[in-house]
Amino acid sequence: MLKIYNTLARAKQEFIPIEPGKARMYVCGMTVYDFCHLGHARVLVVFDMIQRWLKAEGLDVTYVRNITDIDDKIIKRAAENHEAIDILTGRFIAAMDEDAAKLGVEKPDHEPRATQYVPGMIAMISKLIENKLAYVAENGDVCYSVHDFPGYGKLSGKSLDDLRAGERVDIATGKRDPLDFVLWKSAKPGEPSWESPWGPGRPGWHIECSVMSDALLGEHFDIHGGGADLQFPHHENEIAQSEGTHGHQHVNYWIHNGFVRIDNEKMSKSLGNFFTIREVLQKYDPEVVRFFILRAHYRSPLNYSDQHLDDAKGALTRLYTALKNITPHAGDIDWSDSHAATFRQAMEDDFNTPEAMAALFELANEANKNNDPQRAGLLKALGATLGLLQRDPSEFLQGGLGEDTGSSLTPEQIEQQITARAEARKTRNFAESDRIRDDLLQAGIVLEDKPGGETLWRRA
RNA sequence: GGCGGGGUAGCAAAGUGGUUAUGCAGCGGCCUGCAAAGCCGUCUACGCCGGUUCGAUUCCGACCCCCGCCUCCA
Repeated sequence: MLKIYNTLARAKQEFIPIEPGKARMYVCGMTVYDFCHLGHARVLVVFDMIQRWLKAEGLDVTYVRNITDIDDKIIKRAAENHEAIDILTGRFIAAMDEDAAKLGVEKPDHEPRATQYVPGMIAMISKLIENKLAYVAENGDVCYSVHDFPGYGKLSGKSLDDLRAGERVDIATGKRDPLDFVLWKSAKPGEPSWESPWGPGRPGWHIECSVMSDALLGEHFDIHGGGADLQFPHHENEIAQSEGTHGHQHVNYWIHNGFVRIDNEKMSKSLGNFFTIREVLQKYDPEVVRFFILRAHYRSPLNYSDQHLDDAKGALTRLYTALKNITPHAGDIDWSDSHAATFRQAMEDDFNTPEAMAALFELANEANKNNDPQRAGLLKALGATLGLLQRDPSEFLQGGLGEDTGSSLTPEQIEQQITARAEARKTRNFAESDRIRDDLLQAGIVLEDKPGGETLWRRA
């Protein structure tokens, strides 16, 4: 039985699909005006893991991850760069795709872009006005009237009174209530705009998700995900829009992942304390980064540092070493195996990847102990459900430096040294053979002599 | 201020009302020419103070500290 922590209920709940055997999931993706950072990497990897596990549970999954390709920051950045908006967004969408692919993230079934759904947004806003939940403000913006939607605050656990108490300085914009949010923003001269019943303008941020999820998953679907910072106001507003339009439940399960932190602080654009995915991939193998993310529970904070990445690398090396030493037997997962059962139980308990991984290490231990290809095969097959351990072990072990391998020895040079060392060992010239081994170690190469006389190597 | 999450061994990270989490690091041993890898064994825990209980890191209460949301943010 799969249980999911539902933000809406503030509790773990059994997952019961709306349509038996199917799962429809929508995740808030990126606003594409810059490279993705590690926080984005976490969203990409976590929901990829969830999507994979839903499939492993036998569900027919439809996964939608949107792209926000119009908003204030994009307009600003394009102006700074003196480039067209679609050129800018096209560039960063391509970069995101590249980063995601390296992290082993499967393509979602749909990646809708906000600009492709403007007519639908206009239709929904019209409906909200008709339903007396939205109004045209004096400045021409269309705003959502928050206090007219009875359930406002149910996702984030906030009441309108609480929100008012903590209200920031009101920048008068013609809103009837400072808490009201913009559905349609009237265009200033020179800004990109679409024609609408309220004059030229562009959509507010929240409306796109209501409209695109409607179009691709229907008015009522199973799972909606995103970073914890989207809980309020973005997801709260999305509920107000969708339920205000349709008059019934929008989403059954809301899933929010925790933040990536640096020095115990949230990694974010505004704090400027972020690392882009590509920066990190200069130093670390992408699978190490994926492993690092999945090593913590998706709702826990995840502290980033080189030391933690080194640690993750060491752990992943252990698993790959087992797969290198014992050729894994290929086959389907035998869920009756005790380790597989433990793994599954962990995954079914709100996607508890750290506990599931513990089962992987126990499996590696037993495979090593008994030289057991069956166990090694199970290890690899379970790894696949997390998007891990599918490479040739030697490729991982010998390439584990990330992309920045410019200054290190080539495999040919290493093999040459190994041959020279083998000669020395043949004549029992251990001083010379140890010198070669020490030199290689200095260069970050670890040697491993096998019983038959063969010598293997890996990068430290 | 309002609401929410958390404090677990050297580091990271799960979990549990009583029995080894797990990984890295350390220590002892086996193996090895010596190493490496692997295997076996082993040391460092549950923020503080009370309460409930035969027994609490785990439940309850107070306290201290950290983090997040309340504004764009994954």
